Amino acid sequence: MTLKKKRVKLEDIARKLNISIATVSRALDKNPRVKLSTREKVFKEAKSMGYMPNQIAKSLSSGKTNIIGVIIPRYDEPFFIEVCRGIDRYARQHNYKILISSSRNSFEFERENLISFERGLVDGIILSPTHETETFTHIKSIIKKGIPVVLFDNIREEVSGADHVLIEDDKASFTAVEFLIKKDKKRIAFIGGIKEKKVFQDRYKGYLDAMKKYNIPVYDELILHCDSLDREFEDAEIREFFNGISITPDAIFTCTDNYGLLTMKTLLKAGYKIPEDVSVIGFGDLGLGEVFVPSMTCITQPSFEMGQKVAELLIDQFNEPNDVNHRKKVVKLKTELILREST
Amino acid sequence: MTLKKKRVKLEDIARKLNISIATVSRALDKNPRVKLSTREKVFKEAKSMGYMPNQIAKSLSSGKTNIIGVIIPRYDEPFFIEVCRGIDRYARQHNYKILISSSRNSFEFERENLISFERGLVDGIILSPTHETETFTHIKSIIKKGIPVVLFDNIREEVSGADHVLIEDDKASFTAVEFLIKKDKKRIAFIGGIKEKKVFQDRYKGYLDAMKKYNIPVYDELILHCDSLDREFEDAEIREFFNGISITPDAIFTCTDNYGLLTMKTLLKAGYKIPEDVSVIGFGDLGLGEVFVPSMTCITQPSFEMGQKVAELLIDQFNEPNDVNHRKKVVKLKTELILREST
DNA sequence: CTGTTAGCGCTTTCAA
DNA sequence: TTGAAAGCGCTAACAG
Repeated sequence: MTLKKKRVKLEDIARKLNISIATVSRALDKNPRVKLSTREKVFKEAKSMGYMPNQIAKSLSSGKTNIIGVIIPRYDEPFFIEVCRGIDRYARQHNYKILISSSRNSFEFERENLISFERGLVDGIILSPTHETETFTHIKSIIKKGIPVVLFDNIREEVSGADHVLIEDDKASFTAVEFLIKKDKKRIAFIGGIKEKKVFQDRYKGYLDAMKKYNIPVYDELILHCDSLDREFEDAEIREFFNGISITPDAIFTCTDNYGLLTMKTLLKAGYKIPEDVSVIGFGDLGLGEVFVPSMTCITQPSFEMGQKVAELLIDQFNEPNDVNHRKKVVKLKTELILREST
Repeated sequence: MTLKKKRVKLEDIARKLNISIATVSRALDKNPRVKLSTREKVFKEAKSMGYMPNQIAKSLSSGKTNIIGVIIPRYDEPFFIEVCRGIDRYARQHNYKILISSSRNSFEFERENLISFERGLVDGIILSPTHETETFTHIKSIIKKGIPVVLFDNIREEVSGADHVLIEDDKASFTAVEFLIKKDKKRIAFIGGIKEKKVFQDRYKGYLDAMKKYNIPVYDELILHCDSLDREFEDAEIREFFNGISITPDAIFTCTDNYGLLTMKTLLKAGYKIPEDVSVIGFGDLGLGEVFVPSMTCITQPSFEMGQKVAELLIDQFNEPNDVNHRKKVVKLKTELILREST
């Protein structure tokens, strides 16, 4: 029968070795002020007793948890997962763990998550605002308390005191649309996401800019801003869109991979040939576009790198003098247009 | 200029109100032993001073962190993300947070992660073993220390003291293959994953069982166990497989969605018609199969529910008397065959 | 080089 | 109904 044994703690080692707790602590820290022979004794004993430091006690007394809180709008979006992977990779290399929360596309949840992180569990926070997030007082209040914050992706407003990482959304879509125009496309449709999101606004802007620059007529009918926040409704929304238009586009620029794929699916089922009848471009390049037949031309987004960059900025803040108020770095990452079969 | 103000703590409230820390603590806990008027005073003051409880201090003194550690083999696998979503959902409803680590398909990382969780940061652990995991002493040792553990998905061996959640892998693939057989398919290929993984062994078994039951010849040539642990190599592996076979299959059962999609892609590019020339079935049903043209027939796996179940079992353990040794629940979740265009 | 001691912020007996 | 005080396990300043 196994009794749930009490955990071994510093005190146990100290008593066993007839030395003080402080010495044990220092020895395990490899503090040079401890005699080597003592250190060795301590390590040996610690090992043989199965000592495991108590992270919580450490955190309480040191004031550091070595945990980074991450708040993303949703889990089931490969982009966010990739960013989290990047964060995690960089964080681990610097001895941090990450605690991920989803705000489920809701401003209220975002606030709640932030508040729960304010309870001292994390050393700093990485956040990607939801489309609902219009005010930033919740974030500013966190910053004012001296908790480092880095924002990424969907940034509507500069938040003084927080670093930002984003991609060049407008330029990326400009490039994509310009490419279509140079392929002599004349009726270029645009399928974007929910209007409230800054990233989608920027991608729309890039589209309009390109159309304007080359004097291509923009047909309102060929513009769709999807409202769906849930994958399962996107399909229907896109199908309806194509049902409702009277002009047949010869190219379609879409603002996510999923929109692009659903567009291709709808068109293929309707009997169109891609790219012969119509070209399609997606945005994100998170795996699926390459598998689809035909494979999809895409804007690539350096998602993993974005995560790494975000983590780097945060960890830098940890080590900075706390000039809490005037710090503010904005990093814009480059994108690329990957040509595949759909154009 | 904003000085990084010190956090408000119980003591501050107590002093302000001229009462003891204990009373403040109890009041905030809504302990009925505190006079209502006192409680109200305390709440009011706490709010006005912007008090936030310190989670770390709470944890140290209560011995509970309300954090669940989750270890998965990889992040970039929709199945695991779905499970994590399920865990997260259930956990949050019960006031737990989750801390996710990836073992990156490595036994060593799995062990390291486990050890780091042993440092008191989490109240319990949920783990899905890697394909490399052959011995379970690292897990058993955790259990022996009294830390609740629940395993899911890829379980090779019953670990005494840990609950298990899995799906009926063999039955699922049996059903799928049987379905193909009843559609009069004679040359049914099998594309599985890395042989070391129990789930793939079971899916292979289901295939063999069905073939045997109906006396369908099994051609070794039509069997592939993919080795790739990384998405980017799977494509090449599957293409090579089809290049190398001399018998043309009339149906293909694959053990993941991705294998299924890559198979369809390869076949379509080679000029085959699906399902006229050949049927394809995938496994997992995590979104993409529905978008592909033709849409893919799949085994559905209740991933989200699996996560919820796993979390439920763990949280149940928290509340159980600690008969550490003899607990062991095994839950097997049902699957379903979803018919789509590829068969 | 080592020990003593005072916290870290909160919970929880025990006493009043 | 409230308070005093011990303690959760560890760190770090100070003393020796």
